[in-house]
Amino acid sequence: MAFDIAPALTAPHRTVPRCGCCPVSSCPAHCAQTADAWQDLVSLLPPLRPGHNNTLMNSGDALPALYTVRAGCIKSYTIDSQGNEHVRAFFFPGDLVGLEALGKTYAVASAVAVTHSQVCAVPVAQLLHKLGNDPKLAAHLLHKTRDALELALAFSGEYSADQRVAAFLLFAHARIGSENTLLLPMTRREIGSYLRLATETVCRALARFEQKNWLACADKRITLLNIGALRELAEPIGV
Amino acid sequence: MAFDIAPALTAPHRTVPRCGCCPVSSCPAHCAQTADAWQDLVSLLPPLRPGHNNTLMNSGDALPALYTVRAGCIKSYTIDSQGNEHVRAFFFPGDLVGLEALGKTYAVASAVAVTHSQVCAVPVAQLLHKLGNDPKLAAHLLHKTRDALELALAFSGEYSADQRVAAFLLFAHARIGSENTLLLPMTRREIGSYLRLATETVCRALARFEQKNWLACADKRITLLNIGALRELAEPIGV
DNA sequence: CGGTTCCTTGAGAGAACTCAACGTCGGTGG
DNA sequence: CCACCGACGTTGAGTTCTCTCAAGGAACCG
Repeated sequence: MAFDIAPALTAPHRTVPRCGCCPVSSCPAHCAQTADAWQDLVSLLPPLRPGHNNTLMNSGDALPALYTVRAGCIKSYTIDSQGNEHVRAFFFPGDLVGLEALGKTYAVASAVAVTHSQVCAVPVAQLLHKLGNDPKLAAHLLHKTRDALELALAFSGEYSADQRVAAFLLFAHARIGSENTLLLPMTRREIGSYLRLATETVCRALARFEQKNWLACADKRITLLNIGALRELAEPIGV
Repeated sequence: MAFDIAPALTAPHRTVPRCGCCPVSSCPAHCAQTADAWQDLVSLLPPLRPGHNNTLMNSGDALPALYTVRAGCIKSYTIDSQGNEHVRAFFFPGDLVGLEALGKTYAVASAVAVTHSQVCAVPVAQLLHKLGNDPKLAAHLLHKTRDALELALAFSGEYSADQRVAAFLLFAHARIGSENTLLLPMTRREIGSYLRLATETVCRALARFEQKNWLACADKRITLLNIGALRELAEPIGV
């Protein structure tokens, strides 16, 4: 990701600029085919700080807008009756947050920033209205939803802890990694929740990989040393 | 499901009739809003027999058509490198098979009938083309995909075997059950594969429910005796 | 600095898995 | 008609993988 969020975070945000020339190449607003449609809909929000004080959407609330991620990382999650958080998805630049609730009355999950993030809001009512006139926009949304479905299905399989963690690393590397390093924005607990593993199990999987010299692990900075081995292990998941 | 598949199965199928008045209420062809669009696209296929000789789609192959289920039950699955089948989804009347590959070059999963089934084919190329002119069709497809995504996310959570099985029973009951009985079309092994549980674990969960008098289990015919208790157990999954 | 959260490692517990055996059912063919 | 076969369902016994509980160190922040 060549885009640097730092200037956006430090700059004052008195006005909310239009988001018509998004620097993130995978962002819909950047796409030549859909840029026109999005330009009228999308508005950049002030930088989003991590933590649950600043939720992007709330399970059960009405969902007035979808959100496109320009920079950073967003997670969506549900809270069960015992108060435990279940991470449902991570969203990286170019992803759309809230698709699983599009067209529903209420959001089915909550969402917050994992790290300092920058998102654009897309009003749902206007989006749904525009859908009718803009075939390319409809196709784009359909593809985004389909991709999310495919990812959810891939990770929902029956795999070992090591396979899950390997697949997650490869997935994150493909989205936000460079060459052979990967700076994980989320905590081990959040990874575990997403992969349905205890925090300690994630740690131990990483420790095993490190012992095999498949990677070097310095807190959240992961250096991938043997991507082939990880890929072979994670092959059944195929992310 | 009031629709009876028997006549369709026994009737000769020399011609491939149009599917303009689908008896399945959740089928787009049945829906007044989208019926016109579907009528031109959809064609009824000959009855589908269970078993892997008669696959509806094949992982890696081109996917020329989507399929709407009129009657019966379809499963989609992947085969890992060790030859193990992983069931990804069950499709009941009204469901669309192949959505997770729509717009992709190749199918990412295979699909076969679980029981004798009746499906309609929807040519992908024509569907995608028509999408541009028909906002309601686009919205309909988007909703179907969104529903599939929501279901996948719900079942992908971190839950106990009993919770999974309870949620699955309620899910199946909502789709193909009557009053308080449920005739499961699939085997315990297929349920286990879908829920990421061993066959024996599914059996034991059912045995535990039976012991608590929550249900009576006669092979594939399940009589639900305490839906409230099952629902309370499965609540976190919320299907 | 204290306090908090996160990461890591060890030890024990428990849930689900594997392996095995057996009964049932439906299809097939002698 | 019945013996045989394979697939399915069920139950028991032992194993294993992951979780829970616990503790200590590191990083971060007010």
